[in-house]
Amino acid sequence: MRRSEVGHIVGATRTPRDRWIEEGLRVLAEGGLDAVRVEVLAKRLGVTKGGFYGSFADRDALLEEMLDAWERESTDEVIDRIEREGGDPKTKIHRAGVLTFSSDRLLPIDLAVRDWARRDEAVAGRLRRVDNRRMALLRELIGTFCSDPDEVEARSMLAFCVAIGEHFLAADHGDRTRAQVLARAADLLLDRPGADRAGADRAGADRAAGRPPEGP
Amino acid sequence: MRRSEVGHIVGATRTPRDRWIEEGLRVLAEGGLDAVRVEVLAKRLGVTKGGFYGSFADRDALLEEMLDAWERESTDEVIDRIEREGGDPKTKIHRAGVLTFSSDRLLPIDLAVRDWARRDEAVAGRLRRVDNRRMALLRELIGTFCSDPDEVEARSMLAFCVAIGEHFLAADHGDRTRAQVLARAADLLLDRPGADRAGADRAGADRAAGRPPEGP
DNA sequence: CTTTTCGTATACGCCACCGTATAAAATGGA
DNA sequence: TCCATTTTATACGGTGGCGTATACGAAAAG
Repeated sequence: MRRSEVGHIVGATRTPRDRWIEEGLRVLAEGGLDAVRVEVLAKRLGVTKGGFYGSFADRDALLEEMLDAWERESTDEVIDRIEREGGDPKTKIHRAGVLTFSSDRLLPIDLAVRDWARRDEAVAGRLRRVDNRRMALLRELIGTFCSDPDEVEARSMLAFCVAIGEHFLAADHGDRTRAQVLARAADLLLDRPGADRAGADRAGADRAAGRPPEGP
Repeated sequence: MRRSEVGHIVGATRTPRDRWIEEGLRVLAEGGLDAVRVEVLAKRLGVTKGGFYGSFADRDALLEEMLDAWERESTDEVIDRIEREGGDPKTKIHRAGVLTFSSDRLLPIDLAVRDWARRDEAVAGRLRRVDNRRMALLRELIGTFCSDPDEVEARSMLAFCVAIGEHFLAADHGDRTRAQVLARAADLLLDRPGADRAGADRAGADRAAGRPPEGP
């Protein structure tokens, strides 16, 4: 049974570690932690589990590496890219939001990890690292137009909670679409200069609300 | 192996349906959907699964009744009690929040159901009913001090998202405690008269600008 | 063209869980 | 007290998942 990669070296017939991890994250996103079964992944990759235990000690080892990959991908890679591409704080924060929460790939993984973290201390620790980096970014933007540090923290928390909570919330909004409500909420959080008021950048809120520009 | 209930009729030695449902919800709260196993519940109840299938057709029937119980308990019972005990809108909303989201019993069930709903349409439907009733309550309060309906909706959404999202968020807040940040966030959402802004109808502009329905 | 190496297929024992069948209590009533 | 109903314990077959052992086969090395 032959299989060949398209890129790179020709003869590679293996199923490298990365494939297992990648497929593991895909299944985690679709079905949650308990759906990640060695034999399920094997079937989806078109092989049997025979080779799995050559690359991983056991299922837990895979889960660990899945978390490594997720953590790297949702912090370092996002942040590196944001820093590299530059721009003003508002642009950066917007790009971070898009890269993380408008991604069909990262978003469902993120949500699954959050549920996982509620029952696993180690996962909770990783999530805390990731969330802290994201919160730092939010504080940075919001601090540019809001001077009270306590209010910056509160607004950052609200923004983060809505970015996540939105996907766990099932309510309707009458005539309005969810996107409209979110846009208005973003206005409240990001464009209202609190006490000192000012012209406010409206487009920024639109972006932060998660328009789908789907970057390069 | 004898066992007797304290309340009600004396001789009852059974393990009534309610016990299975109750224990099922407890396990759901602790370990998520996949932890709800018939034999696990039996062991926790100190019996074997023998009697289970006299009360329920199968595991799915139990899950269904667990959802019934949860739905009833987190809407009707909460709302009845709130209406019965009266008070001004702000008091009501606060009591609703406490009854639902500060309860060691209901909160973890709620979170587990939310994750469940992401993978089961029927559960998502139930959750929508529940969330819509809760949102209605939020609109009612916020509408008492905020006149712009779009802003009422946005604030309600923010309040709800933070009530849920808070429990999925792992970030720290420096010197501050989570409770302090939440209190400040509640101020922003619920205690700020939203000073009837000159800016007028923002959402109208959004709609005119042609926001895509079904947002990100 | 061998030989080594490595991923893989296959088969195995083990355990957890489902749902069924049946027999042994225990209860409530006659 | 004794019977009928209800509830439970126990045993069973089936499925799916884990991790191991072993043999096959294709690539890369000699």
